[in-house]
Amino acid sequence: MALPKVGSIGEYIREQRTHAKISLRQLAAAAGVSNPYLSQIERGLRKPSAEILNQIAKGLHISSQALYVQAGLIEEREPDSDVLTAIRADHLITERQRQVLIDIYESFRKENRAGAPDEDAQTSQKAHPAPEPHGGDVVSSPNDEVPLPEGYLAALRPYAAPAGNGNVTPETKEG
Amino acid sequence: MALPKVGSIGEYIREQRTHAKISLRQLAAAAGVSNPYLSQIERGLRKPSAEILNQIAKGLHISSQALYVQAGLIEEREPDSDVLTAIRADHLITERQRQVLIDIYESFRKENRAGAPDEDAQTSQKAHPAPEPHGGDVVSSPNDEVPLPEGYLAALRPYAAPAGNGNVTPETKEG
DNA sequence: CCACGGTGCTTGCAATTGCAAACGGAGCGG
DNA sequence: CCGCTCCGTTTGCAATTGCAAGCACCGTGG
Repeated sequence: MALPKVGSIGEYIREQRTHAKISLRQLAAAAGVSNPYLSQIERGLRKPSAEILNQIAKGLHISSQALYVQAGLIEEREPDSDVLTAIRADHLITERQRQVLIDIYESFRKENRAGAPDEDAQTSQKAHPAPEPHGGDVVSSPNDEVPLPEGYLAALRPYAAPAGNGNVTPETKEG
Repeated sequence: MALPKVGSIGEYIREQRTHAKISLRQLAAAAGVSNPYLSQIERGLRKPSAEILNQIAKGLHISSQALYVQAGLIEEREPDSDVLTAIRADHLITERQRQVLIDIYESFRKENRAGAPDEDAQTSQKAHPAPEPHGGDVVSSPNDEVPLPEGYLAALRPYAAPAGNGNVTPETKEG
């Protein structure tokens, strides 16, 4: 197995590195690995251990999990959104509340898709700075400037918690 | 580095294995690794690569990330709630929408704390080892049976989605 | 022209991973 | 008692990781 399909991870690292405008040696130093080894990793000649992978991620200032996913070491979570899986996994809210959150989130997503089909928006926001070739900044949908008064939760109250004690106002804390 | 602090991960694996009532050889076969190697891993004599770790996780039917965390390869997320971190990390929604989701989620949490310290609703969902010393059990909250018509989102729309297309149909429930 | 610092890549080599084979015990049936 | 099967462990060994040293190349400037 001298030629595993780890090319993907190598390409990804190189991509991130050149994207961050740092040299191979710089990243190697930042990650605490040797330059030649990093070179081999980037060209898919070596399969780095998780420890090395973790250090490289740190050196690149990206999430370790992103690298693990690229390396095929962990299954990619729902490409749709981590938010949904997190909500589904949460056990601190009731099933009903869970459903509310999921529906709201999905409505937001749908809303954004309809408003701005440029579903990218993913470029920055993560750790890597990413100087985009296409100068288009994050194209904000027009409804991003919505006033959004703090009463939006009150509107939700009669539906979410009609049972006597269900007070959802974030201001009135009588607890 | 013949004796790194990987004892933790080894102990963890052995704990999980014995807890699952399977023999070392069985797990080795299920994970696709050799029995002696697994033995050495469990006793901290060897530091398994991420690939092996991943297969062991599969064999144990636990999340790979749980093992990576134990191995110190990734940092543990907020124990409080993955939902908040996931929402904050999401880049497919606008900042405003993010804030709405966070507020709603927190209001749910507060609501639950005030009404009843319910924290079950969802048994297992994560491979959660850690036999809890405090046996605090569960109590269903009364407001869990709330009707919650599907119009709850419409109330939110004038604030969150004034852009004409607020099409919110909760039919898409695959959870 | 040739030294100097920069880039990435190739070459041996120590150390490690990961495995096949073999080892000592424990339990069961003949 | 002996054979059989299971358990976890120990022992060499091929293959691999990861590195120090050195290579070829490029741009600058003394």
